[in-house]
Amino acid sequence: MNYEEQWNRLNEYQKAAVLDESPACIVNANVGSGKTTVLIAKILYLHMKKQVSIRDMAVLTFTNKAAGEIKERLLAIEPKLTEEDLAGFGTFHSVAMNYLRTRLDVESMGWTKQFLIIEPDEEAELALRLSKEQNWKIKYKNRLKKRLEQEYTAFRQGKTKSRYQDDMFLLFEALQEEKKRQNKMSFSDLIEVCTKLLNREDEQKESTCADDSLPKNGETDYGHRSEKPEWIIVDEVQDSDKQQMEFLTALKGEHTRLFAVGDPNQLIYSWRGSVETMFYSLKHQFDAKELSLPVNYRSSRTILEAAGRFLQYGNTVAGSREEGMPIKVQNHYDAFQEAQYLAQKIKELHLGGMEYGEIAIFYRLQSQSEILEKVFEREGVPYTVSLKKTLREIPVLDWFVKVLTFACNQKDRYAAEAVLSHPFYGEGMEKKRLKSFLAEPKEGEVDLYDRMKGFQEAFSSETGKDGMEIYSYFSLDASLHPNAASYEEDRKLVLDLCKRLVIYSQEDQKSLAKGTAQFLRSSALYGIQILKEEENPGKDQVRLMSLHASKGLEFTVVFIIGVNDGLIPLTGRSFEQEEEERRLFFVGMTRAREQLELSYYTNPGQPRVNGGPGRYLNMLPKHLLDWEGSQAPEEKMANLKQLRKAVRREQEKSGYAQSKAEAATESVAAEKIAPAIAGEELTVRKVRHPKYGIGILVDENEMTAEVEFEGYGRKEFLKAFGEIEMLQRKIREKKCRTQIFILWRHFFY
DNA sequence: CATTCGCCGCGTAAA
DNA sequence: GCGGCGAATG
Repeated sequence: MNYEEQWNRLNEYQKAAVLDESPACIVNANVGSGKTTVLIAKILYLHMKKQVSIRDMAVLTFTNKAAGEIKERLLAIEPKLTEEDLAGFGTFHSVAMNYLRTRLDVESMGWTKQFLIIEPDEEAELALRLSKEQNWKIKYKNRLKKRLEQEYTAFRQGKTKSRYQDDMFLLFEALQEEKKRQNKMSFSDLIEVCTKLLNREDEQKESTCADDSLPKNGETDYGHRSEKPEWIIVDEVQDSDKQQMEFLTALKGEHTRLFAVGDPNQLIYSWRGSVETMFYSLKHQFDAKELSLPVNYRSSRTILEAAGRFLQYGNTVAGSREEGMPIKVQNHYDAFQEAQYLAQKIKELHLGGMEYGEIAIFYRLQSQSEILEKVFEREGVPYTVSLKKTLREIPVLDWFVKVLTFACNQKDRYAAEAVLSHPFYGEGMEKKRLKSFLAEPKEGEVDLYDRMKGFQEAFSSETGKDGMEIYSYFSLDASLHPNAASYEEDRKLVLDLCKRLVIYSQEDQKSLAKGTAQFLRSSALYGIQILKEEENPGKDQVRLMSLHASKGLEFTVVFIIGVNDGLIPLTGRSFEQEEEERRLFFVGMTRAREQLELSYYTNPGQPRVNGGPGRYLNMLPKHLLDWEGSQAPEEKMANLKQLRKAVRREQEKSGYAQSKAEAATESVAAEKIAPAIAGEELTVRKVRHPKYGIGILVDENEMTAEVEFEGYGRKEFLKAFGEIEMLQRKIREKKCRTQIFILWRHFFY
């Protein structure tokens, strides 16, 4: 498709965004409104119609996948573009890296242009080593990686003490020095150093201009000089954190135009640092013009209307499609029963002509995928799980790497201890015996220990075949427990790593002993991406993923499983977290084009998860749902209780004529269902909502209020939102008569 | 060195 | 609402 064709397909909002040339512009892009299309059209427009060089653009994304997509679509139209032309296109990190490697004075900060990247696992390991060398007190070493990430921001901002009262901040300084010595930069170093150097350049330029009164475009050579881009274009801006925001500010020159696209309703990563108010602070900092892309092209009107219940109050998404099918709400006894149901249902869909790749299942926790995987495997439903694990996170490999570490470096007693004392893969020795053994290791006592000691010698000349020889050398079957459930998978993982060792050694023409030692020292170890299942994007497979991972994707049929309180939403500790859960559910629902099915368990079988339909299901408009029995039994009970109260009161006070039969049935029901309410005083609280009008408060707790509105049914609100106004006046019996009839009608409808 | 008490966080994940 | 870690006790 050429540029003109693409242009003609845009709607008026999209065209406005493409044409906008304000100094700063922020586009509020609704879900499914063609955000990426606009971004690409904008780049093409600037390039082809405005003669802006591709090299003068910085196009920033959060993931490599998004960056790749943009580059790919650009190359399809402009195949002549080289990698150098596209140096400004990429993730924040890769663009910062390119600036550091080509245009900035990194030497002044202690690195050289050939710096390498240090990955979080390797950095944590390095930190651990340093803290041992210096005898520093570091708490919670088992979550050191997380601590490094979390507390690094505080360190950069000049804080000097950790909240855990240990030597973390001494360690940070030593770590920075050590990274410079090794000429390595961490992910956050890339952005931090780049930001600092860009800012420093601006200062130098200013002072030079002032001293020599140079004309604005005076050509002066500072040795290192980076021209600011003409345009900065940012994707998914709602996900930026403070550091990325500072980078943006530093990268933006006086005449740089900024174009940022994002959706505040899809903010689901505030827990990893993105600033919740980013969208708005950006608008104010750069005095940005605000545009919007309101029209959703993806989902059916039913899906859109239901999902709309989870938008921040006041936001709306305009649909462009037909009504579509109702949203199915399905109850299952537990996750196992559900997995079997899904396997069956998906097979039926496939028989009906649906590709497996058009179907996705979303869940809140990674652990929920396991049961689906097992059942789908058995039932022959092809699937992929989108889950990348690092080596460290796979227990057997973490343990095996320690085996190799000690095998290559016998001074590392820490590694030997970890290997032998591992609760599952270790030797199962008593603590005392292990200690005395490690103090004076004797040959012939612990076989694995002897094997590790002999590794270097045994493989000093061998180049290796397929990795099996390493596996048998260590007699790993003894450690991996062939009868254990994890055995098959563990064995496969270990053999795979052994094979990589062989390949690595062969490539470097080294013996296995030397190759392994070098492999452990190199960052190759951390570079390995271990996929739980081989990802075959081309293959026709059902996609299983977390709600988070679903962002940015779309499918014809979507199942969101486990809409139970405590799972969706996950019980958070704050209102902000609850809001984020709502947005997460919104993101998940809006991935579906045609069909959406939501499920809940009667018996979730997990602590802190309630059985029965979650409150998010009750927030959905009933007329959009295909819910067996239309209401959950619990809800019927609650309704009935309220009704009993109201009706009884009415009858007593006003002498409302009622048939004896009716009265009899009702009193029986009342005795059975809610004997305690008989003598209760009736008070009805009214509530006002800007959209639904006046309603009756049905139920409330500290956080939420449930309200019944005529014509809309029941809605649940977070009190913290302030969307609903509690009318203080308590209404006595006579006045509430109308409302009682409304309640009555709704219940029997 | 063994026990006990109190605190932290659990889960989601990109570079 | 529990499990793991670390500091404090004898």
